Amino acid sequence: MIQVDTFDLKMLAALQDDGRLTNQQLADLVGLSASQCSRRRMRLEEEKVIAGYHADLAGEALGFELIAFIHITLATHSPDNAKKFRELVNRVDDIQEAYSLTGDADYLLKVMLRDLKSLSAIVNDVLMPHQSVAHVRSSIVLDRLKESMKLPLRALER
Amino acid sequence: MIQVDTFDLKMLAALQDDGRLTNQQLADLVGLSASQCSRRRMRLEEEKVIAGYHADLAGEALGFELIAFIHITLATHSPDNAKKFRELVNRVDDIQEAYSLTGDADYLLKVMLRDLKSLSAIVNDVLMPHQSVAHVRSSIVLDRLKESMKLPLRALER
DNA sequence: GCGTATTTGCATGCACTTTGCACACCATCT
DNA sequence: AGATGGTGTGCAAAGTGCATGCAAATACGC
Repeated sequence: MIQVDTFDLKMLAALQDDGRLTNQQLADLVGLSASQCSRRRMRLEEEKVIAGYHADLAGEALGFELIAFIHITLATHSPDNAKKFRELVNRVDDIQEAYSLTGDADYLLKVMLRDLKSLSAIVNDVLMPHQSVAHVRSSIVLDRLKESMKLPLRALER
Repeated sequence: MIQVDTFDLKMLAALQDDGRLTNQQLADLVGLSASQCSRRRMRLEEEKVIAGYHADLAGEALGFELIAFIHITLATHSPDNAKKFRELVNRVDDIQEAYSLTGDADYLLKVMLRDLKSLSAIVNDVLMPHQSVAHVRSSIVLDRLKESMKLPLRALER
């Protein structure tokens, strides 16, 4: 685990909020000079504490109005099935996130789609017929209470 | 839904990948001049197609090694309970994402934590005792197969 | 076709970034 | 104490990127 001091934490928190902050703005926020922020930011990028910067697009504005979570149970727990399923997940780019889980479902997928027809297509035409998949249960998101995309860095402060 | 042409889509895709691209880099990627990219980017920001830019922090590097999904069922479906639960979710900043869902669980939470003890604390000390909550089921993430954070913009082309 | 509106590239002044450099601070060893 | 090396800092200057005005080019309506 990498050495990160209070200045770094402040910078990380600020950049989590606004990934395009200039070094000068950062400097004003954390109380260092711009050059120092530049250097520290480079260090954090190089050490991969900052994995990258991404524009956050408004899905609704672009017509992606439907988010759904899909719980998947595999047919059998053979390595072969797991591998095939992984390939499926990576091939379908409507699948935004995929996790393997403890508990009664094997995998949890998050998909972002334009309409119910697309969800139906994914579930009935792509997932259900796939040989590795035994069981599919999908839930549609009714409301997004919270979607912070931010780590609770406050937990790291001392 | 907002008017977005091919240039915009290319820019959005590029900025999804790297939110700190300069206008000049953007220009080279999409085939416009830098000034034009600047103007278009400003437009996309103003029209909230670009909701923001965020640094993507490496959770593991900072000690957040545990991701879990928590399914919640509310005690009763009163508006009062829903409101109380919302407040709870917003207060606890270990809860990164929260959705209300169709299907057999009412809510799905995503938490990012430092260890199992923290998960236990959230589940047993915060969620379970809360008056609005009837049932809690948590699943730990074993593997992250995919975590793209990117919209499949290709669906919008042509 | 002709006029209007929009989009484009270029040029420019301004702001931001990055680098070298000198200095301050701290720990360690003699 | 004093010397030594490492790290972190601000400042200044040179390089780089950004935003805006402007004129040319393109698209659009009638």
